[in-house]
Amino acid sequence: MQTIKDVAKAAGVSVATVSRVLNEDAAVAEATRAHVLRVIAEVGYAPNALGRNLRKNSTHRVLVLLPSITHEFLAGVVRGAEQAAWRRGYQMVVSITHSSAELERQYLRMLPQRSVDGVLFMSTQLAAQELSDLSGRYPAVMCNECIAGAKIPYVGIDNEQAAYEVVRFLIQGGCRRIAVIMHPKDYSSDLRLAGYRRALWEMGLPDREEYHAQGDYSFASGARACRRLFALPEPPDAIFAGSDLMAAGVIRRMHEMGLHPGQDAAIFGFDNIDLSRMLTPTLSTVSQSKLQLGRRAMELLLSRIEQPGQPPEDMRIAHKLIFRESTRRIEKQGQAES
Amino acid sequence: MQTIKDVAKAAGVSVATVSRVLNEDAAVAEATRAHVLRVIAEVGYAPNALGRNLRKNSTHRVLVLLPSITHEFLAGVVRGAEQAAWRRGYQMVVSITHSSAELERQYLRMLPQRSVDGVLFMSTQLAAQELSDLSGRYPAVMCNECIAGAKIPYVGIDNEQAAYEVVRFLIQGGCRRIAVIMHPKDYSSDLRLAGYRRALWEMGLPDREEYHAQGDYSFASGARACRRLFALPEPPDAIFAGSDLMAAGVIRRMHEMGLHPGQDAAIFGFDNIDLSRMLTPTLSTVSQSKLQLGRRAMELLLSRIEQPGQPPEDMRIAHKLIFRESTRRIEKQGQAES
DNA sequence: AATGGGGGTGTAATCGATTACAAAACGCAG
DNA sequence: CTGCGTTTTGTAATCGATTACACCCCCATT
Repeated sequence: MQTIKDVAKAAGVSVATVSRVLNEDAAVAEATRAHVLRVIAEVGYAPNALGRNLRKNSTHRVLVLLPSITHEFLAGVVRGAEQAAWRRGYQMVVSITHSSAELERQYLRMLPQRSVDGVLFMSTQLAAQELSDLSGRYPAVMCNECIAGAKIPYVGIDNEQAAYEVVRFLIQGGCRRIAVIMHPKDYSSDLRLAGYRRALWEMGLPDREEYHAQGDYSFASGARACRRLFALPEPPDAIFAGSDLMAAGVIRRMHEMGLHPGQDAAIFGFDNIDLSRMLTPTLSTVSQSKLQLGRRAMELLLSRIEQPGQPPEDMRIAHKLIFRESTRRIEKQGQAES
Repeated sequence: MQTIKDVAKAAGVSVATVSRVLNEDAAVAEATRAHVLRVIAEVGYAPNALGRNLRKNSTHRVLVLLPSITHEFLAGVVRGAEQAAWRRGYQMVVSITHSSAELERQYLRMLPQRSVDGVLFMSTQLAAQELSDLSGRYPAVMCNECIAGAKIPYVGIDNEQAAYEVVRFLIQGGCRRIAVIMHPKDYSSDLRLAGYRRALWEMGLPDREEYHAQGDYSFASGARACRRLFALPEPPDAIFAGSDLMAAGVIRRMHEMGLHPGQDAAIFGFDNIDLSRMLTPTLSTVSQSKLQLGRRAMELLLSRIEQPGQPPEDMRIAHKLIFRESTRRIEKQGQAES
């Protein structure tokens, strides 16, 4: 394997000159520069990143923590983050925590070890205090999911407002018994629930406890919630699920129960994953631009890496409601009225 | 930030001793060892990975190349690989190539740069020759997809045999007009097509060209192929798609055309992604253990990293047919006859 | 008592780059 | 031709670890 010394020898210059050519920074005579570049190409030299990183005490590498990789929404976010990282010359190390705080802590050791320059969380099981500490010591950004009380820069959508818009649309479309399926211990879900309440209150509808179902964002939990809701004396005429995956569970279960999703109840999801266009009926949902979310979060992280000590700063990205077959029946009324 | 020198000073020993404690290798007196460990814990020291890697000329890090992260099957494989890597103390750098040879080459520069110790391909756009060269110079393993003529260790299932089993099942279940949707330029697809032919031939059925549809593994391409197949004078009574995603496209399109997937034609997919249980009807498919696939591939790669110069060696993992509603109608017959 | 051997520890070279500082080369004015 | 200021280049220290080699100490053997 070639080193900078070999190149220097072959070119008849010192290692300093070669290094300067590589870093395009110091004043190197144009003739020397061209010559060195030619020699580099000739011998097929590639600078050893290990030596460089040690000297510069930076890796140009960031850690991305995912709860699970089998998660289409997050996959899109990761892709956006990856684009932004690549553009700025950074590598990403993606690691999967399986929602285990212990695994998370293991991966986070990379920070003091200097294996990565910073960390981007897509989710976390750490407590607010622990996160705040971490964010004080190292560059860190929270993406998508926010944690109440943690002092760490956050990038995501306005969950309360998005949920409010969904529920208002359903009410304006004539729905009166609107159920929600939300995660019981998730701050984003809390915010969405608040939006749901605001819409009900504003339109003068009661907030009925029996229409609050719980789920963990999974397909199976959506199906379970669906069964419970349709066992009620007054089953809902609309179901707003906190994730497309749960909405998919609802649709599947309704099929199994001989009901017609979209007809017997309007269904609204959240996330706009590809799946939402594959189901029958196709699913109305809330779209947040995954790419943009990831990109913004990564950009925020990189700027904190390169200029440490900036005050934490949050960032909101836009969302959009997408109407498909699962609310087709009410759409006309809804649009007529609005 | 603490360095090994600080620890040495604080403990009143030399850096060599501290290093020996960290590496658990040399003979260090038990008393010294305990003392050094105590000091390390006290000052909260974490060894700098940059210095260590430079000295050892290894990073304990491998590159994983994915064509796209929004791909549930590969996501599962990646998870398996990640487990194996973590268990052996390696990090994974996941990068997304978007099926671009140019991007792939950019990422592969990490090998001469010594940013990673080896590479695991989940797919590639590189030519066989280029892959063989690479594999000669650096540790590399090909996973899931195989490339004809490339001299690089490969881990995957027996595609020909799996397809043969699917088609035999369909024929035994009474299907006579069996269509396939395969990728036109993919070696795995070629093998599956060979299996399809073998089954037809063995059961004395003609291999009709009009039943060969093409797709690129995507949902949309499955839907397109479906329309073409049902426009034939003699539409198929079974469709075998090369991926669950394409099968999902078929199901969706059949719904749109007013047909009944599973009734009007049996549908078989490939990959057993979660989606296959979410569709209506649920999808029969070929399951390869994604976790095991990833794990084996990573293990093979790591063993090649740690013992270079071993001859390339392929590895096959098991597959399994999974029967669900999309072949329910014919299943009884099929099982009765077999 | 002298010698040999082995366990435990320290000194210093090393990995491959970057970069502060010094020195050389060059140009130009006086 | 000399001297000064610029540009260009080289020498050597440095980043934080690992490890070959040398050394010291202590005990057992002769």
